[in-house]
Amino acid sequence: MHRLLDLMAGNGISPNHHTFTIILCAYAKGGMIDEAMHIFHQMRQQGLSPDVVTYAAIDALCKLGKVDEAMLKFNQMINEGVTPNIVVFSSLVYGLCTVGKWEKAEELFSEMLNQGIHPNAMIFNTIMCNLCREGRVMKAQSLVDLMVRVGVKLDVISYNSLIVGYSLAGRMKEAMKLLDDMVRGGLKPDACSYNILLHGYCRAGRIDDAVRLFREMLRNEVKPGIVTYNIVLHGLFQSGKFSEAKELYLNMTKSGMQLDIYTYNIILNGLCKNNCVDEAFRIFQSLCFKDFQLDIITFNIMINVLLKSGRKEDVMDMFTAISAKGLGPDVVTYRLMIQNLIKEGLLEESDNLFSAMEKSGCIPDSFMLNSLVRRLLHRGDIMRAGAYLSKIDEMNFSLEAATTSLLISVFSREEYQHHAKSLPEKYHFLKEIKK
DNA sequence: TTAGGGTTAG
Repeated sequence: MHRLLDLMAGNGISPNHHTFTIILCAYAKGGMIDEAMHIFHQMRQQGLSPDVVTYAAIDALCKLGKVDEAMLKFNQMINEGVTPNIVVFSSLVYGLCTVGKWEKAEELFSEMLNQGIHPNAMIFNTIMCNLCREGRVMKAQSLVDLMVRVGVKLDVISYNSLIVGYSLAGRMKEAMKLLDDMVRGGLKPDACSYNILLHGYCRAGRIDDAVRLFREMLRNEVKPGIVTYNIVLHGLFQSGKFSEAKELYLNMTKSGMQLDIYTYNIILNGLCKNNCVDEAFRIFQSLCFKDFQLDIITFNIMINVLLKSGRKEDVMDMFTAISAKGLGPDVVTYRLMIQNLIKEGLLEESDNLFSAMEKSGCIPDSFMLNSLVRRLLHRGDIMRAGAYLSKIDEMNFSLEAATTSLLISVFSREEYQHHAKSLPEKYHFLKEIKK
């Protein structure tokens, strides 16, 4: 796109405000923030004043999670006397909510109201959706009251956001009631509404209710999509309904439906968990043969089951295949591989793989470090466990309950007393706790 | 000129 500008310059055409805006927005939309900023500065150099539209850059920054930078741009905008509109406020509120800066989001929202900008359903939805995802459904519900007070009508997405909140909290009765409320409010629940509820039932282990709702969805002429089928398929496997799950999978295949990576990961995992490793392996190979774009989750599912069934060579092939497919191992892959090395007693190799992981830029998570500490403590390798414990501290993670109780039992055993002293100081108080 | 909701691995 820069070349386009060069081309114009070469032909003696100077880009106007509109040209710059289109290019900037295209960059911003594609997440190419540096390029967008470059256009932003170029506009200024040419004496064109970036207006509200130009601040699509703010939106791009928010989407990338660079909310502080977005706020700087916002303040700069105010200082230059540009009046922000609801789009800018929405972008910032979205950015602030997603990084958990709730107070700042609330402050900005109030500021918007004070400026006499009337909120729309979308900005409410942005806040409610994030609250619900965080499990703060009651706070989201209080926003519904505010919506009613200021005369903003809830739309399908408002309801769906709330349904997410109640479903996540396992409050399926209230979630289902919202479906009725929608209809009463003159809205038609869409496939997403049903998907959220189906997932809620499956998560709660209520597969029969999920299947019932799925039938109701069909009766109400809401067309299920691949996501719907994936949710139900996963639910059937999770609740141990193996033959029903397989039957559904076969029907999906036969009906010519376009299966996606989720479907395959669900079926591979389902087969693996039900001792059908060979069948899973065959499907995996046929996907590779068809050049279907797999993801790291596919590999993790396969590596996990191959490790459990002791197929070491297949594991190594699988690990190598990850990069051959243009992917990279993630924290789960490394954890599985390292756990296995520890299990085999190949401790130096496990250290090496951990270093390789860090070198590759893959950051260990709390789950990984806790489980490595436990495995090492079980083996009586207190020194190595101590090194990972220090990492947990460095990264400000906490010990899981299982890790703490294992530490207590290590301290209580005579033969480990000496080594236990080498653990980080902050854990020495555990010596006082009796098993 | 811009913006919100649903699925998979440990």
